[in-house]
Amino acid sequence: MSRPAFSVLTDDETLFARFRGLASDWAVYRLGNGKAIDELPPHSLIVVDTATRDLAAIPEKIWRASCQQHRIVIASSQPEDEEGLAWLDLGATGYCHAYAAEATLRQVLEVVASGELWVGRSLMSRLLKGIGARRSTHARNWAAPLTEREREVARIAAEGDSNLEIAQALGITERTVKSHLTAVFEKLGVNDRLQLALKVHGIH
Amino acid sequence: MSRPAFSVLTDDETLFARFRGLASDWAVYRLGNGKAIDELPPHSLIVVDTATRDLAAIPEKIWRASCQQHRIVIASSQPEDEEGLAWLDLGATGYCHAYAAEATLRQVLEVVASGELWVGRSLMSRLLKGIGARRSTHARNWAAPLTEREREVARIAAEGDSNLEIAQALGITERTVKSHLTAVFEKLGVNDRLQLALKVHGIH
DNA sequence: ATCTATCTAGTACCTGAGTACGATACGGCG
DNA sequence: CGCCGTATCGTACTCAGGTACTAGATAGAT
Repeated sequence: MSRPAFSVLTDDETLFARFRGLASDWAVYRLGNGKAIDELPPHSLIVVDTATRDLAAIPEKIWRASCQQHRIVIASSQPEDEEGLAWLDLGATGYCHAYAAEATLRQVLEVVASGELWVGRSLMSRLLKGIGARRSTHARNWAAPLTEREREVARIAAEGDSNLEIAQALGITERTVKSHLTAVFEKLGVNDRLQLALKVHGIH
Repeated sequence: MSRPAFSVLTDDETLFARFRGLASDWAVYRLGNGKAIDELPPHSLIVVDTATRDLAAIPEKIWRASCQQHRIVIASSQPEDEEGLAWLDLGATGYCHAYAAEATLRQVLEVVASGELWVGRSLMSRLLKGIGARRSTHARNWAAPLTEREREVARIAAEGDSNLEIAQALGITERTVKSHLTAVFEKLGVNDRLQLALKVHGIH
């Protein structure tokens, strides 16, 4: 697998050595002391130690921009859900304990490098508690009265595709798509594809 | 690393072979056809294919119990955020695309086996949006290039109302509503009110 | 063997949505 | 003052979306 550039922003020599050790097949750079984030090639993988001095001085705007351009993992020596939320909301791709087990950290890097987000168990269940509860029952029910084919059509329609696009995607006629959608509207008690979309996405 | 027992519940031979292939150093079992979940040793790692027949027949209570006892990864051939939320809320430890790249699936298994939760990017950002909605930039950014009146019209249209309903709600003509919407579509780069709704509600 | 559900599709029709190409009015600004 | 952005509305057109009515094929169930 080709590795992206990997950098660490920290004041802590021990921590830096740690990351360099567990990412031995990466090219690891040390940030700070002149070497700035905006000098890095785009799509870099960056670990940021929250204990770094003057971190708070960096304005939010810079963070958002950097998070767009790179994959930033926040490593905190005292992880806390609220702090993690704030970082992830800012666009960070990961939030973990800076002194987690090496195997875990390596996993974090692998996952993040592959384009996914990494969120620890504690924070994760926190997220689920917040949003999942209210929506879950309703969420699995919208498709309940539908047949398998109707579900497929409904899903695609709810993404904003036209009847013709759905037809081509499923290899059937536009007319057949209309048939299925009419059945879907009837069964779900909606009038058109927009209301269908709102229902599918759990908004109404 | 010691591997937990690993089982797959699916009707699909191809899918089973796939999982067995990518977990060659695990002992992989095939569920269904008599072999039931409750016969497995505790703390097993189980992948459940949502396309499995009669899956909907299994009551919610059984799922919750199984999720407590084991680590259950839901593999959907048509992943959908709402469905994923429902499963995770039920206690599943992972939700992924059944036909994702092998490297990804292997990663999923590694992460889950190590005790963490695995949630895909799309679902993850959805979760974050739910929590950080009030502070989310995206949530208020869609309206940035619009005038005040256009914002109003767009908001109502995104709720599923017709042009006539919008007109009556705002005390203007249907024609005027169309004017505003045309401007909105142009500014936001969408083709119709459905795509507008998806953008407004932060789905696309 | 019959019945039912599902998926498929044809023709015809109506309407809302979106666009094209205008117009009028009002307020701020150089 | 003229210029420009904003809000309002008119007519007319095209077209995708949705409906009505129909019907063949297949598979499963009783």
